[in-house]
Amino acid sequence: MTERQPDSTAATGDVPSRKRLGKNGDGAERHDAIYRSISDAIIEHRLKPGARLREDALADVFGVSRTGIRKILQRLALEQLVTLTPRRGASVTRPTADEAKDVFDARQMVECGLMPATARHMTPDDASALRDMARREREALRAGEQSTAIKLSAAFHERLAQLSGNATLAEFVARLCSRSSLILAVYGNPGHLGCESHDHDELIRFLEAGDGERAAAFMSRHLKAIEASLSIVEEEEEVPDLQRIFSG
Amino acid sequence: MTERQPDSTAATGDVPSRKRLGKNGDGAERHDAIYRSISDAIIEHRLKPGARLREDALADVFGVSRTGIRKILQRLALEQLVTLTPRRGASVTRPTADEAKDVFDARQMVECGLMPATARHMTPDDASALRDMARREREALRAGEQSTAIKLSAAFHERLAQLSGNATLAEFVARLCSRSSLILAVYGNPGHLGCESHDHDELIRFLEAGDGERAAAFMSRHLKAIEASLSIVEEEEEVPDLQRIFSG
DNA sequence: CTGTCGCGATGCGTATACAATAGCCGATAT
DNA sequence: ATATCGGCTATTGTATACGCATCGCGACAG
Repeated sequence: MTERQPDSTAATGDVPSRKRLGKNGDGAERHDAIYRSISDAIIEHRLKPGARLREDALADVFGVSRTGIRKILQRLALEQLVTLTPRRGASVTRPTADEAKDVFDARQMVECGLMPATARHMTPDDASALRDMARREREALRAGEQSTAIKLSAAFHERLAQLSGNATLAEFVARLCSRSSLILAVYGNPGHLGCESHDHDELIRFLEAGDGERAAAFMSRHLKAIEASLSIVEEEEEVPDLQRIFSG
Repeated sequence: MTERQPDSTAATGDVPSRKRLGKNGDGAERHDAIYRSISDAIIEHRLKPGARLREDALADVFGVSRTGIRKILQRLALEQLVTLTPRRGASVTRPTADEAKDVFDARQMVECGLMPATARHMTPDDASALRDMARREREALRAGEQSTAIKLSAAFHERLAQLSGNATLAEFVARLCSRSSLILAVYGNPGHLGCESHDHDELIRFLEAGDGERAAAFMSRHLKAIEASLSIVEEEEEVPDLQRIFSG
């Protein structure tokens, strides 16, 4: 690992050139960039649930040592995007049906509860920025770029929570959105993306009008619709219970 | 670091003797125990906000290398119990007034919102266990053991959230309770502990009766009372704005 | 006497090396 | 032919070593 990879376009494309990364300089920023690369890859379903993430491979790809990778992997594990099994390494988390229910219940409570505050704090600039995001999401969806659409949809919900002014809850919502993306990857029907095309625009309209109550009600329906579109079948993960299966 | 500290009573008192920690054995459990030791020390105000946590010192005290300590410190940082500044090391987080408001607003939303589900799921056993916790908390408070009382109070709220059945939200509440403990350490008035003596018993009564609505209302008042008991004065942390002060 | 520069020490950030474990494949015995 | 046992390899977990930044103190110049 003493030689540098001359091409830094290996992984996700946004590795910061090779700005004299001799020893330090942008160490922290670099790690953050790697974190975001992996996180994005998971959220965009470029890394599918169950995919193994070997430390050596990641260290090699990003040109840092395993130490840094481990740190990032642990952070991802704490956010429940990856699962760390004691001697088996890291893999992209495969949410269970129970977790999926918990996550969507939590989103119901928090995102809806945040709507009034968001409606209060929203400025015309915020509204137009949100509209732009919704538009880009629609375009991505139309162009068949699922990855982009998924990320934009999550970003939209995150932004909404940020506008409420409560940083703690906004961060929590961000976490829930990431996990929702994972849930969609496992239980979602292909082709039937989570958020309906014009739901987000409708939501913006309520918020713009300062009607937090109606926005909350709409958000509730919106989330229920997403959850209802999932096909949660539980996959029969555990021991197949041969007794029961072959009892005939 | 090759010799063992013969006295293991140095730090928090529950370092697990020196059970032949030759190389591995209970590595993961050990780290978890260390994590809990530090976490508890912070929550119980044995480590006060602003206290510096040097890696070498912790590594020495617990008899592991800095590597393990770093991992634990990062986990604590992600939970916002300690603050990691790039080259200055770790210190116990000192919450700002804004953060305090966010945390209590979040608790209002989530803890109150969880009450109906908790009321639905509560069994007589749960109720008696909760009563026991409340009793022990009262006793600790009466005996002047602030540390114990603080921890028990946080544990009570955490347990309530767990009973709701939503693991995701329960974990979030646990995090919020930890941070609340930190907030009490900074902004709380000495002697006037957060939770009033009999509030928790009252809450149990509502929940036992299955009256989630009333429990939520009571929880709301309860949290408001705690927040109101704080003296948030903002401490003038940032640059003291010498211009303004000496403008006369 | 004061302000600035330089030196030394402390402590974090990163990489590398070593050790242990779990899964896998092949060999052998029944 | 198959099942079981043993060794091997691959991969993680932990510790240690090294480099660099920052902070505090002292000396020297003005």
